[in-house]
Amino acid sequence: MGRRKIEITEVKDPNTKQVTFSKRRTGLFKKANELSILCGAEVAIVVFSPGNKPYSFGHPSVDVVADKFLQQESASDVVVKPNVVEGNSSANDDNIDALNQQLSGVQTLISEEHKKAVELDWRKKQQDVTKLTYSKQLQRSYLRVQRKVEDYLDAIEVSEYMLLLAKEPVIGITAKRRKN
Amino acid sequence: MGRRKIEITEVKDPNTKQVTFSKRRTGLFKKANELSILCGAEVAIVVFSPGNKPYSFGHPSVDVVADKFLQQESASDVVVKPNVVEGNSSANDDNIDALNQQLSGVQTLISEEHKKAVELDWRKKQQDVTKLTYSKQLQRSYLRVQRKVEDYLDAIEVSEYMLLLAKEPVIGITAKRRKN
DNA sequence: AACTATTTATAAGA
DNA sequence: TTCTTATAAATAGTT
Repeated sequence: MGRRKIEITEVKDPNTKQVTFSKRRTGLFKKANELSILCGAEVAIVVFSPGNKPYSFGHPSVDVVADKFLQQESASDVVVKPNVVEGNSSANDDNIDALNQQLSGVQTLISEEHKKAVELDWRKKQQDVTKLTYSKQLQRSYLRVQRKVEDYLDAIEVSEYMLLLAKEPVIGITAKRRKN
Repeated sequence: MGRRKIEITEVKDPNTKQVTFSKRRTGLFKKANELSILCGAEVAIVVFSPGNKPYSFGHPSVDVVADKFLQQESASDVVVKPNVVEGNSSANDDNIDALNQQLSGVQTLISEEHKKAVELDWRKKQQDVTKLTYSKQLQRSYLRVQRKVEDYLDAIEVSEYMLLLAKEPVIGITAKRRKN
């Protein structure tokens, strides 16, 4: 769409690349804005320039749309839903066991991810990972944790959960709760 | 860019709206793809259609770009960075105290958010919040926790952290570690 | 899903 | 960076 047709392949000249980025980013955001208005659609865009500067567009906001999307992503993960039966105390105990088992899984994941993060931090100090790689991996690590925690919360029913709460603190449960 | 010029205002007819969405979403993603190739830029787009169906484009992936963006957002929050001094054991203790204090803050936040989540879950049961509101709030709650944990990790230096690790488990530290 | 008259985006140049 | 403009590309209305 210019004086001549161009091939869609990386622009070599850094100056031209920057100009192209600037123009096309503007165009992209304009299109996104039109889409959101014309169709009442929710849109979020995040772009990092060649110089790694972040730009974003969001309607109604990047956070709202991103959260909604990530939420749906995590919802597709497999979660064991305890089958709650009310007013039956032995079934109740089973539910609590199931919840604790799941919480235990969450804690295991947290520990594992934490170890990875520490190792990564160490490697960062040894200069063999870039700052960027480090950030990405750390971030991804905690995203996994967050999702697991969400899945856990989604899986519980509040009445059973209240019971659980009454017996032990939410954070720092020692391990899986044992019967008797 | 069509047979006639249109005003950028919500399309009334649902049929036309759906067609417009479909065409323009395709165009938007094509532009995003070109931008990422031409400029080597990282791009993430999430769109929800009028019928609330999610569509996404990502280079290298939605998650990577979104994570990087959220990471930078959270980095703008205030974090107390312990001032690490190497080879000084009493200064070291102070650092460990600072870290524990910060971890304690993280745990407090987790507890608070967890309480909110439980309360929300309860209200969901009482039918006075929609499933959507519930999901969003829960998600946002854990996003806050995630960021706080990231900030905490960003703030530590691995050598001091290793020391801390040796003394207490990463997860389930009882509270702030006391001097003496 | 295709077509095509038009509008819009943009590559190159100033 | 900003503007200009020739040209390529997207798309609104139509079939």
